[in-house]
Amino acid sequence: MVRKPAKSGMKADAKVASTRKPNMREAILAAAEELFSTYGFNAVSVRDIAQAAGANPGSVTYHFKTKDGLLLEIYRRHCGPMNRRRSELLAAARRVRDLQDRLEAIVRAYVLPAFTSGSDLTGGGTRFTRLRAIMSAEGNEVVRKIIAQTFDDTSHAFIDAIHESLPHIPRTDLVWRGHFLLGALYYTLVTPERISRLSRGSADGTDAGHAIEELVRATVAALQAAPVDQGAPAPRKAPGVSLGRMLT
Amino acid sequence: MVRKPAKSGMKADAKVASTRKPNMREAILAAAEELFSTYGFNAVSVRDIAQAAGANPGSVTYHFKTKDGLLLEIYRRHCGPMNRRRSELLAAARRVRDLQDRLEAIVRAYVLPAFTSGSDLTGGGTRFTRLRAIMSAEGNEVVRKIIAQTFDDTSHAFIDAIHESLPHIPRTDLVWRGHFLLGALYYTLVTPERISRLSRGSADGTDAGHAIEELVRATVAALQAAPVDQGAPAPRKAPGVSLGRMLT
DNA sequence: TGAATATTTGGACGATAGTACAAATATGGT
DNA sequence: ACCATATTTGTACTATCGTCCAAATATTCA
Repeated sequence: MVRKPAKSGMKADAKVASTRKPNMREAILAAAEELFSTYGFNAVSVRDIAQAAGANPGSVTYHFKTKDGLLLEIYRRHCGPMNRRRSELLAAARRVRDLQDRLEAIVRAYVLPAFTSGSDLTGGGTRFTRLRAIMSAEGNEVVRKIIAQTFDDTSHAFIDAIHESLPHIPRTDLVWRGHFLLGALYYTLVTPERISRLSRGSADGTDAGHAIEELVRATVAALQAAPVDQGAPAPRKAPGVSLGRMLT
Repeated sequence: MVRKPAKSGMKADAKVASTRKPNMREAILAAAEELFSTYGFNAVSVRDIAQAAGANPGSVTYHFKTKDGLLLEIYRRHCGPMNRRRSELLAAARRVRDLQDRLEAIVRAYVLPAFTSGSDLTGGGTRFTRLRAIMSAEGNEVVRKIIAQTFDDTSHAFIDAIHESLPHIPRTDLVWRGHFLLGALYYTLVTPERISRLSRGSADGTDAGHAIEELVRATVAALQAAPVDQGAPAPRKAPGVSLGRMLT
């Protein structure tokens, strides 16, 4: 990480300029979370984190042993609350009578905790989700295990709930579409400025509330679409340009 | 990058083991493309690339001057053919009479070139698209300019074409949904094994043909969904769990 | 062929990476 | 106040990074 021209004359820390350092461990965690979720794991050095937290590089080693350990602790910190909140919202959504409303509630229960945090509300949710997005792209090995252990259960629970609302759609299609939802969610958090650019200013990609509504609306419609029956050939007349499966 | 136990005894290259080195520049480009699209830009060193190409690290500097220059050249190599192909398919799609079929053809014209390459067909398309996905997550500065210059025109052309097929949907919603498509596309290429895992083996995330069909089906449905009118409050009765905009 | 050019090689440079460790300092219980 | 413990500091180590460069080698064309 190179950024920051760094005005000379400052005392070399700055940070939030509130109380000095009531808990350095927390400051390091917060700084690491912010930097990792912005520039990725590989692009940020331990020294970058220490400086942003107003700490000494050695302190990072003391509290978290390794850089991987620091990342691991960030995940531990967030996974619990986020999945607990998701379970609560999912349970509430399951109790909705109307089938259409229930489906929407389920999707909302999946999306919402990704934008809001259990503990601190100041963008903590989007920050951690953005981190997860970047980590999945970088293919970090430390994270891959946590993902499979912590998130797959939740994903299965949601897919099952959706399948209950849409019994006529094969589970396979629902897996694909749920996957698309997560991809869309991640991409929106990683490059929100693209929304603003392409809409020529008439939309704000960083508006979490709007993003949620768009995500929910699009996903519910996608989930309800007719399934893609894999075995059978094109059932209707040639759909416009005919370039069906010409690869792999 | 650390990977590879590296069997001792080999001559330190291996590579594809076809003809020796007819064009080292191409070999370096191919190796860089493969490594970048797998591990990301930051995690791969120039030495990694040189070794994978059976070249000397100095050769990389000679041909591409800097590591950024190498990345730039990869983009230059692919952007032209891919966008040309997209334009062709889009033009063909626009000529489809039936409105429903036309919409599907347009979406297909957007998705298909991301999976197939103009020049070499051996996964070249998915490899470059996966690279773009990772680069957008890593927030690489060199790439950001190319994106805005090269891809925004194409994106606008597709959004406009979609808007013609769906005049009653505000452009803003179509921007969001097109954005979701790209995110879903990227995420599918970056973590295809998640599809296989969650579907418990009944689906293969690396099956490009299937992925395209699922993407097209889901996206067409999402595009056709009723717009999210931002100003107005919830039009229907409380949609299940009532947690509308409680953030930002 | 021979000279001009293009490419490859191997080694080196300074910068920065993650981590370790002993000394210095802050903290809390008695 | 004192001591045991927890934390912070400064520094140092080794490894690897991107890039550079002169010498060696391959290629091309008059």
